[in-house]
Parts: sequence; C-alpha cells; structure tokens
Amino acid sequence: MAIMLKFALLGFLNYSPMTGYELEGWINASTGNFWHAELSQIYKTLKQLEKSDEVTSHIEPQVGKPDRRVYTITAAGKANLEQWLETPIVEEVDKKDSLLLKLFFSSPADRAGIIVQLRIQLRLHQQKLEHYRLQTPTEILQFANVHPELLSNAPLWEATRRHGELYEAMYIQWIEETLQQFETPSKE
Amino acid sequence: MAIMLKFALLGFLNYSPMTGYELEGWINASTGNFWHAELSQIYKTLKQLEKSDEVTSHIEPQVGKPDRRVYTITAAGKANLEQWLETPIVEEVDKKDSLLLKLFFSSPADRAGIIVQLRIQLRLHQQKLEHYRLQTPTEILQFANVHPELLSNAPLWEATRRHGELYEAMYIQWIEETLQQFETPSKE
DNA sequence: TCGCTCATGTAATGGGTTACATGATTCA
DNA sequence: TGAATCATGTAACCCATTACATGAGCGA
Repeated sequence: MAIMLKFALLGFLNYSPMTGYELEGWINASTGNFWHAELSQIYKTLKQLEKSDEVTSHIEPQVGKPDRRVYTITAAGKANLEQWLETPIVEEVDKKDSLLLKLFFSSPADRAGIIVQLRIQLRLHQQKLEHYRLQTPTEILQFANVHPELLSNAPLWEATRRHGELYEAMYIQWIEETLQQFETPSKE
Repeated sequence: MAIMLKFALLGFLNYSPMTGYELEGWINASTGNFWHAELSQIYKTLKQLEKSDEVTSHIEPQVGKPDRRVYTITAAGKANLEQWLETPIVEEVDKKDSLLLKLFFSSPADRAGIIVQLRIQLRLHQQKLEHYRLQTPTEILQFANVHPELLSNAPLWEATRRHGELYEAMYIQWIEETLQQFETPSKE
C-alpha cells in the first residue's frame, strides 16, 4: 500500500521543478481529493527522495522572502515513477471511513443523535459535490494553462474529477436514504 | 482523525468479552469494509487500552490450544465509547485512493496500460459488489444470531452494507465510463 | 504431509499528524 | 493592526505494516 506520497511528489516534479511549498499547493488543489499531505510530511519525503537520488535540490536566494529550495527530478526518479505507473494495482484499494464506523456502533436507541450526524455530513458532501461540479473544472484549465505541454493529460485529470463527482453524489444518495429510514418511525 | 481502531475494539468488546484473535475475526467480517486492522496492531492497541483502564484482561487456559487472553470493557471504556459515539464528525471524512493517483499521473500516451489497470479494478469491484449483495446480508444475520440482544442494531449494520453496495456500483459505473472514453479513439 | 485454524506476541521500519519555531511582505 | 501568504524546517508522537517467532490440532 505504502509510499504513495513519494510518487505524487515525483509526478509533479516530473512536470516541472518546484519547492516543497509549491508542491503542497498543487497537491491540495488537484490530487488532494484522493491523496493529500501535510507540509511537514512533504519536506520529510523530499529529503528521503534526495537521499535515494530520485531528486536533487538547489537553493534560489530571494529578497524579502525566504530562500527557495527547488527540487528537480533525476533520471532515476523518472525511471522509478514510470515503473510505478506501469505496475497495475491488483489488490483492492482500501477504504477507511470513520463515519461508517461510528454509525455501525451507534446506539439504535439514539435516533436523534444519528440524524444529527447524518445531516452534518449531508451538508459537507453537498458542498464537496458543488466544488467538483463548479470549481474543479476551472482548476483543471488553470493547471493546463501553467503547463500547456500537459494539455493531453487533461482527460486523465477530468476522469479523477468525475470520480469525485460520482462519489459525492453516491454519498448524498446514501445519506438521504439512511436519513429517511431513521426519520420515519419504524412500525414496530 | 486518529485513534479509530481503539473505538472499533471498544465497540465490539461492548457487545461481549473476547480475545484479540476473535476481535480480528469480527472486524474483518463486518467493519472490515470501512475499517480494517492487522492482528499485530490489534494486540498493540489492546495493550494500550488496558494501560488506560478502558479494558481489563484475564487468561483462560485451554488444552491443546494456546491459552486465550480475554478482554472485557470497563465502565471507563464504555463511557469513552459513548462519548465518542455522541460527538459528531464535523470535518470531511478523508479519502485516499491510489488508483486515482496512478491514473492522474499516467502518461496519456499509454492508453493500453490505462485500460489494463481499469479492467483489473473493474473485476475487483464487481466481486466486491456481489459480496455486498449476496454474502454480507447473511453475515449480518449470523452476527445477530450470535448476539440476539443486538437485533435492534441490524438496521445500522444494514446501512453500512448499503453504503458498500452503492459505493461499488458507483465505482463500476465510473470505470465503465472511463474505459469507454479511453477505448474509443479520440476524434482529434 | 501440507496447509489451515487457533492463539499469542515482538521488533523494525515506515508513514502521517500536530505542535513548535522563525520572520518578512502584503492587503484589508 | 491583524491575518494571510511565502518559505523553511524540527521534534514528538501516533498509527500501521511486514517480518519474525512459536506451536498444537485437524482435515484433505
């Protein structure tokens, strides 16, 4: 399962050299919906990647702002990235969802509490759905504007966006179904 | 986000006392679809829970088999579980999906490779969907048979099963859509 | 006889989050 | 004046995976 962030970083650095800080920006604006990371973890992972010669770095001094440490992918890094991309995932991608865990163990007597929890989630997922429908497409265009040589990647990005859209719509449907079940008093 | 396994263990121990080994069985048969764990992690977490007085344990000697260490939830453990159950999740439940990450960074030129990956996942998700539709309902009944006093929990378990079903159906739809897009040669 | 189930764990390593620490510029 | 952005990182801690270690009984 492990070592995913590594490949996210290599993937972006394969587009163009950048700093850890910038990587966080790209990650949280694009892959963030299915792979996110904290800055501290990004810096740590970049260090490892430098140790294993998959990236190199150099300092760019700046005035009025902190110096930038710019990372560049190496040939070895590119090779590892390619190889990872070509290797199919044969296991199931595992899912963790703490809401379901909580629901599973909830007291069936506490109907009101369950409904509150579901309503909160409903709103969150509705917002997310809207984001996928309205904001993300323009984000994708901006991304392609910054790196016009990557325009052919847009269908892949669009596929991941579409996944998010379907996921949120499914989640909303499930919450509405479940709410209905718990809101209408049972006949027993 | 953290410390979920703890509550999964407390949740099951709240049903009845059992060993770490048995807990793994229940987890991987029921909550496994949205919260799974390795045995070694379960043993470790049980130790922590004992140190914080949320569970107690005693040894039951056996003949021909290794002795069993049976864990029992304490009043403090129950209180913590209740409190966790009552606290709503206000952030978004975060998603990590390595398939999407791989797809995002795939080379759009490698259409064949992308199709292979998607087809493999398609089969996995179809199997999972079948499992949710056919096997899981009987598992839920068995569960309720072992602990008939928990029959009223069945609707909650059913809700988590239904989530799995919708999730897999959504995933399959997305793969089929995406496959179609990459299988039919683009018009450009 | 081979592998599975029952049953316990330890050790090493890796991955991830939260808190801490610093500090200038810019915009409201 | 206060918050956000840019920009770097360390330290402590927690969570999770993989490999290792042991060993009897049972069914194919």
